[in-house]
Amino acid sequence: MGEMKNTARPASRSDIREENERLILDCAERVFAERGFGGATMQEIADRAGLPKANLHYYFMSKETLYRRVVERIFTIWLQAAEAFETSATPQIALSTYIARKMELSREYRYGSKVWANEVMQGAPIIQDYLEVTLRDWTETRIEVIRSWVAAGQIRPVDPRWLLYMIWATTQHYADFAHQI
Amino acid sequence: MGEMKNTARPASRSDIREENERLILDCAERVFAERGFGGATMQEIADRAGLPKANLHYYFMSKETLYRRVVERIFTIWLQAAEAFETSATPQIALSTYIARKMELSREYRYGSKVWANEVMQGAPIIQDYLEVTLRDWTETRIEVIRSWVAAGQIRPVDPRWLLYMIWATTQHYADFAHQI
DNA sequence: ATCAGAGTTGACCAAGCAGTCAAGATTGAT
DNA sequence: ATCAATCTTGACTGCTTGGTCAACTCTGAT
Repeated sequence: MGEMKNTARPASRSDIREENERLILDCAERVFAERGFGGATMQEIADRAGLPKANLHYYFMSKETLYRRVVERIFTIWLQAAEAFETSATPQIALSTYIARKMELSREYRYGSKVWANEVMQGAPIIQDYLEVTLRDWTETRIEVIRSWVAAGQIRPVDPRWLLYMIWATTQHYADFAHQI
Repeated sequence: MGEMKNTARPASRSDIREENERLILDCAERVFAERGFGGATMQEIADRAGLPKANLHYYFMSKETLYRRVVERIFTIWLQAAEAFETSATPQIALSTYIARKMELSREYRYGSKVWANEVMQGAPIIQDYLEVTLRDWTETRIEVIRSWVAAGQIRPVDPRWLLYMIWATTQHYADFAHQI
């Protein structure tokens, strides 16, 4: 009933997959955030999406696959915030826009942020491999930029790694501990 | 074999309970930290303690009971770090000793710290009630102290709540993200 | 020596879990 | 109209889980 000018309609056949995957990912993100990987159940995710459980397994092979997709999604959004490092003229601008953007994202993708923080806190037991490649490359690039700033005398000499973690930790908290703060 | 001058021996009958409870709590703390509440299993805790699972249930009624005891234990240790607020002469000393002590504890009780952070991050689903009484009282007292400092012109005027959370968040991170940092 | 109460434990159970499957519904292309 | 591919779903399975229980051992007091 009422399928006319509504925003989200069935859409052309090929879109149905994309649409359902997004719905499932959204719900999964919330459930994983609230219950952790071990505590989350496929049934609860299915219920929240209003789909039968078997349907989840049609789109995602396993619980772990679904979890990985959730983490990878939030992670790529994360990375986009780091573009400031390349596009900014000065370190001051780069850092402040990066921090601002990241905090914005932490609020916007509150649940994803939780899932991510959780995973990292427990030593990234599930996405270890993914991290070791992608994150290391990313970090190395960033470190090079910071190092060049130091060399050019644009900022005080600090351990680039330390600076990055410091920024990351601070911004992260605004999202993670929202409940308390 | 070899039960003589070893450090930890069976001990007098009444100590056996205390000793086993501590052993179980220690192991539970690690497992809960590594797997989360949902992901942890009584079996793994039992294995790590070298006891049959049924024995855990002799000392702790349920998984939830055990979890609560773990959280409450780390929490009371946490609170002790805050004594600095009462015993210190000036705000500067109070804050710096508090921070120092808390970071020390974060390192010492690394696993408990993780469990605690996890619980809080997920909105304290299990220990809500406990928090609402104990933590609120604690926070209120601390806020009063900070407020009196502001009134006496000893520190710049800040929202006491904000200052507390800021300190808490910062120290917390050193423990939580040890894996990355 | 004996005995009550604390501590120990293997075997067991019902519930809930991730994952499977085969039968059916829907749809776009012909 | 028909047909193949995509999508949907209730019913199922094998396994793991938290929790129970009754039989057992151990120990300190009498």
